[in-house]
Amino acid sequence: MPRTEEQFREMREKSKTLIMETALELFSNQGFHSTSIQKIAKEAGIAIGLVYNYFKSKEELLDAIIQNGIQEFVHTLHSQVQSSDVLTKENFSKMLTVYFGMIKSRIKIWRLFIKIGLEPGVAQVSHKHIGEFSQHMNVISMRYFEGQGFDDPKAKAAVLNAMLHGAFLSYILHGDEDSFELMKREIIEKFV
Amino acid sequence: MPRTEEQFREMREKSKTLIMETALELFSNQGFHSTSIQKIAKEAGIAIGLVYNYFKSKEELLDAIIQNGIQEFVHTLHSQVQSSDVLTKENFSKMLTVYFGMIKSRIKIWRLFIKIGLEPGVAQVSHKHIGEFSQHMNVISMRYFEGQGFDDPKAKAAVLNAMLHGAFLSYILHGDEDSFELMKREIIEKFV
Amino acid sequence: MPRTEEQFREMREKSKTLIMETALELFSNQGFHSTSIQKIAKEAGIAIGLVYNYFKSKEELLDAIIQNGIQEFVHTLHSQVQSSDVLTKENFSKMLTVYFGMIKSRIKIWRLFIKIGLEPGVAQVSHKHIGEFSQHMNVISMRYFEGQGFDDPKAKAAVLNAMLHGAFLSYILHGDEDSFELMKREIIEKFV
Amino acid sequence: MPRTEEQFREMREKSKTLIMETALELFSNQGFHSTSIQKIAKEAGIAIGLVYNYFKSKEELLDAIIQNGIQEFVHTLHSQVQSSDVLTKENFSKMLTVYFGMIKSRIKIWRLFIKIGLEPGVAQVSHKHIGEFSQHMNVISMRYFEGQGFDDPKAKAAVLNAMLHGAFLSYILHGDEDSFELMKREIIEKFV
DNA sequence: CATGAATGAGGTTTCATTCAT
DNA sequence: AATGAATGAAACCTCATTCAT
Repeated sequence: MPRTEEQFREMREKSKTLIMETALELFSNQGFHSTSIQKIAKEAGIAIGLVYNYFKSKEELLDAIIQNGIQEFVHTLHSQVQSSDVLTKENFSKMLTVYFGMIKSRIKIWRLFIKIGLEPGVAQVSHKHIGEFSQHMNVISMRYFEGQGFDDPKAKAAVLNAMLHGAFLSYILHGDEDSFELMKREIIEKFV
Repeated sequence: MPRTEEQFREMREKSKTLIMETALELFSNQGFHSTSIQKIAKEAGIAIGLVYNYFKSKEELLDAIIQNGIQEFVHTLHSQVQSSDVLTKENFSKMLTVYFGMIKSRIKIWRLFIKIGLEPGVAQVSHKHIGEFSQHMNVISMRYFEGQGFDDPKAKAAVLNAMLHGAFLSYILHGDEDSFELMKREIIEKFV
Repeated sequence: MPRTEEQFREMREKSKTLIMETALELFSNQGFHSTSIQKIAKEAGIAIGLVYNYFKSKEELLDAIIQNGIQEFVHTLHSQVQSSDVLTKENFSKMLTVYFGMIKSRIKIWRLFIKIGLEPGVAQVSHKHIGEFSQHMNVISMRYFEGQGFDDPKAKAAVLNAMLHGAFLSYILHGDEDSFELMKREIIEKFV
Repeated sequence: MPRTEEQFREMREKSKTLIMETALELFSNQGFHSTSIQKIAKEAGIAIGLVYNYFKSKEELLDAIIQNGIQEFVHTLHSQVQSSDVLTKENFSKMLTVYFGMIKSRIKIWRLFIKIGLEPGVAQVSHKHIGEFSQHMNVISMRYFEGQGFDDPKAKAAVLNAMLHGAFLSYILHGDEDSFELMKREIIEKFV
């Protein structure tokens, strides 16, 4: 008797997740180009061919990981923050807190975001997704500053954006949690 | 009539510089792995072999570029700022201004710094140089904050570092000069 | 209530036929190497493993298709033409007509015959079958020419063979039914 | 001192020719798919990578071989036959003789023509070239039949085409030179 | 000093085949 | 009898590096 459809679905889900998690780990640490499919397969304890059962190419694997990361982030943000057209100070503060929390807890995917963001020629689909996502976050900030009556909301958003990038990049480069927390406080204090 | 030693030296210097500049351009735009020696040679209008006359390997070429960039930066800083054990406010302000100016005028090398900084496994020597340089800049800031009697100079230095990274990363990612200038003003105002 | 032996036999027959027909379609159109087992299974709407329940390997599947085609052809010829050691003019004419008719109605298997015939290194068993079959047809022609008192029957058989090949190949390459019919008339007129 | 441009040109020419000839030999005997680049390189006594110095892909190598074959054929035909808008009987007879001679002396490329002609999905560029060439030959025949006042020149051209294909295919499949010569005589007698 | 043809290890990808259910 | 996830050998292709001139 063959396995049931449900059993097959579970097997697929398990393998796909394993591949994506292993690949994220390696892409994030060693970079996309320095990570061979062979390395991924070995690390995951599977055969090379299995990767290609689930992803048409290495680039598509990367893209799936990036998309998944963005989706997870958006989902968490939505579930934690009361979404409204005009963000209140409390909501914005909450949002920034969640944002910092997500970076800390999912540092691997964020390091990957930055890496891909810096390499326009490679993985163009992923690159586009990250760009759109970054754009989206910027728009939210701007709307908040407008709603709160700040002067020159665009400039404020740009500065906020830069400070977030900075906090994040320092954290990634040096892994210094203290300065990360410092920046979080600085940012919330300054903009809320 | 054979060439003089001086003429040979000049030829060497010219070729070496041409290779390094072309490689920097390509490494910075397309990434280290996506840039083949063939591309560099073609772009520079020289033979592949010539690259190996001056650099033992692709990694060594990268390393030479990085070291050269750091040296140039240090040299400019030294020539523009009165070095002293206790930096004055004016000196520090000047230093930050020079720092921002150098990033803007030499964006390619800085993009490369960040890229390599994010990829610990690759180009280990370059990675080490960048780390040491970053460390060095941090020490200067800390000494300044100490000298000026700021409380918690280490934290201040961390925040400054993060803000510099942020200004810089935003500039690289979005090429937004306005927000770059904004951040410069923010930073100088805040720390001087 | 368990299935009867007869029911099982029918299921097997049905699956086997489905696989062979789907494979013939794809082998004939896209070539043996360009047709993967995955494609065949997908096209037939069955699981990959099922193919291997009936055929030990891809080559054996091809071989079964070829043998089946030859058998079908021989069987039709026998059932339509009065077999006798000395073929009459009428019988030979009938045979050629049937021959042309079979090519037209089963073009897929004939295209496959030609393709395999041209590739000695691959599918050696199939290749051998086709060779023997071709030989067999040649012997029949020769015997006919001998029986009819033609001079140099071997040469005549060779020319007939070439003309048949030509009519057939043109039909396959250009799908031109008109010239196919023309050649049929030419051949029958010339040799009967 | 580097080699002169002329020396380099010769080296390239030699290698390219060697690769194309070796590949033709193998493609023609074993088929395109059954011939790996590794086999070609080994047979030619060169490294795999060298093939890719001259041809972007395996398909492009095939295409170059096909185009080269067609060109050579057209060139020989032109150089041997007085070209004119209305072909005389003598010219046409000469053309057919040259045609048969070329097939015999360059059987490898012709076997390849037929193989590729039968496989529409693969090597589409080559396939197109062969189709156009075949078309071109057909047009020449038709014009001849028109010029000579034959009735139904299109049908005549189709039959001639089929007979040529047949002579050729038999020769390739069975290597029987005698029947090839027979067909040549038959065809010239019938159409001239 | 300078050239670029040649090398081959190592990467990505395909696909015939197996096997647990 | 039937399923399809998993395997891994072998294909195609890239590119850092060498070397004869």
